[in-house]
Amino acid sequence: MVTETGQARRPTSFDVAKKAGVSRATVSHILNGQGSRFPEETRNRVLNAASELKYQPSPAGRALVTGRSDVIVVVMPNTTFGSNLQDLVDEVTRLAGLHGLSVVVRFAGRDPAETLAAVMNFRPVAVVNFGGLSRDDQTTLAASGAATIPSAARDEDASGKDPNFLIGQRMAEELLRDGPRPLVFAALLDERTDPFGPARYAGLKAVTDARGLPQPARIEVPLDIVGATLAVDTVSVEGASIGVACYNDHVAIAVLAAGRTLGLATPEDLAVIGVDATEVGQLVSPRLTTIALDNSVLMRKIAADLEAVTKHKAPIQTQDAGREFLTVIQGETS
Amino acid sequence: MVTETGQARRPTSFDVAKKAGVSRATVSHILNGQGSRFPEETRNRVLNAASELKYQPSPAGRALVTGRSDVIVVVMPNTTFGSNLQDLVDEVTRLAGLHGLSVVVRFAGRDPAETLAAVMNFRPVAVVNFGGLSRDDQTTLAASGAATIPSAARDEDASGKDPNFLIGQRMAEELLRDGPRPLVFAALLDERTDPFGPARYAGLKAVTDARGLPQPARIEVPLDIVGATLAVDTVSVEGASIGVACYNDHVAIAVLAAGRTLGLATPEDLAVIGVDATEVGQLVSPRLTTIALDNSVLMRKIAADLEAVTKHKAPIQTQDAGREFLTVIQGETS
DNA sequence: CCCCGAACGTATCACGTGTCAAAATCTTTT
DNA sequence: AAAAGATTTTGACACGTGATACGTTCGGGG
Repeated sequence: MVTETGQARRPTSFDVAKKAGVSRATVSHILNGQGSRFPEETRNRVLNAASELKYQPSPAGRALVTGRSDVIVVVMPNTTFGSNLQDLVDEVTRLAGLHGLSVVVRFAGRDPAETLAAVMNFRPVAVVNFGGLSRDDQTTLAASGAATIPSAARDEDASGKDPNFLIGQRMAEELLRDGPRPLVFAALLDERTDPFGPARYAGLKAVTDARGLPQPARIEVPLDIVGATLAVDTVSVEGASIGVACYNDHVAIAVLAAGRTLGLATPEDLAVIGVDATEVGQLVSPRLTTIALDNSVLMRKIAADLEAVTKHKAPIQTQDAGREFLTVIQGETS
Repeated sequence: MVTETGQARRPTSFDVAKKAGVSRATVSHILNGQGSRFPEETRNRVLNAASELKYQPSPAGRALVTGRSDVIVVVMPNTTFGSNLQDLVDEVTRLAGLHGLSVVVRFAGRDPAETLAAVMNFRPVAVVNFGGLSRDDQTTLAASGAATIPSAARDEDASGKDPNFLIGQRMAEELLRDGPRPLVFAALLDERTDPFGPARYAGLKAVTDARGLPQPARIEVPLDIVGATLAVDTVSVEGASIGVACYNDHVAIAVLAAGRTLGLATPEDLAVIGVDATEVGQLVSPRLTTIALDNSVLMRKIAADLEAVTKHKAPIQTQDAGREFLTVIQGETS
């Protein structure tokens, strides 16, 4: 029953076995690392046959028998996707490739349950969570056999602090550098759909509390001039100066635009700080003061976790304990 | 051989069959639309059993037997990923969900062959190409049974023109609105890795040719102030005015920043136009003149193609023939 | 009464793989 | 030379599904 029409059938492990003159089981063993038990001569025969046939194991076949697909799902918040996260994804893809894994990117949609279901449907070997999966989701995932990476970096780093809390703290310190002033937290979105906002706000608040200042206000700043102006107008006080800690650089740019419209001088009346150190933020005038996040630390953590997961070992303790993962880029807006 | 430890086994179609008191084959038939042959009573019994057990067919099992996974791969250029594309991906995800398909996002990496291999490895039912897959890649994909979507929108729309060519034309027309001036095309990247650049440049050139102007220069503008200034300095002429058509809004912002550094007045000495109508572009000062792309047209095309693919019918001819898919947003930079 | 077709349901194969237990072969020891 | 051990190889099963082709039942027409 040969199908004359249509695309050529991909070679299977059976084809490799036939060409190498061994059984399919032998091929499978050798191609999956258990090959040390075989004499070099046999191993080479199989390896050569496989590469000559350009044999690629069927993902479906593997997934069916192992109950797990060779896939890593990267879950991203559907908030602005800066080049920051882009680079991170590229790097994860590269790393995963080293372990023979494919990477799938999934944006966390409006419905968290749907996102979780979609992720679980892939039966991934691991899930890289850049935001969008709650802690509950992670335990559900763990129960289904998929490790969440970075193992806890989004919740607490080596020093036991949530990185986003630290970001909030640093933003507050920077905004209060030249003396006390009321602080405002400028979010982009509804709090429920913002994975990082609450922790950052907490960081801000920790600083104002410590210094006996009133607790920061919170506004939602849409990325258009009219909406942003309205939002900023809510918190700007006649003749007084305020410091606005923004969700990211884009929000900061919106706040600055609003300030221009409202005739506020920067940084005197309106000090602004962003997060992400976007390229655009350094190209606008005035140049943005912003927080640069050191992805390399996070990336090393991810790499280590990934290594651990694929090797079925416990996550390695990273050595980045005291390392600063965030830097203030001093612009002209604070 | 019951595994006491570990997660609960997911229900299989066999479990559904048992609960409904029928055979597994019946379940398969009814759950795959071939159920019209069965009396309503049986059908309901199976359907209820399936929903009570929260039965989800195993993707691996399906993929193995059908030779195709219920997946749509969205290939994105690894250039800046604006909210533009983000929305598009969200919409594709929603649409695919309606057909019971999952969406996988893949960024086109440095190595096109590797990207293609990764995409083919998923054996997707269709591939949505937002840039990064060459025409050759598409035919390879087609040979493997995966349709490329939008079927030809990236190459020619209903009027037979490449959209990117049209974008180039419009940019030129806008920049030459107030009289002739030398034009420059500001790319972000190396031309080989830029999926849209060449066609846009061709659009520019078509206009300058038609008007008897010198052909546009081409510069690569990195997104930092020093690099951008160097690049712009290359093409700025003492006392004369130039018009710069940019790859996207971010590049336009970089060109503007360079112009400020070089002491060029905008739009008199340096007119700039971007593409994408980014939110940030409308928040900076001066407000960017830019080209807004109407995703709804592209999206309808994708939706139609998707429908066609899942229904195994030929792509429907969309009715958007004469519709403008791009709009100039008049800012303060041209 | 017999046969037939329609209606309904199911046994069975095929997909490609990983792995266990057992078989086959080779090597060493008694 | 036979037994015991070590090394190398393989047969066979399981994974969960879609679909083809085949059975079974039942009512009715010849």
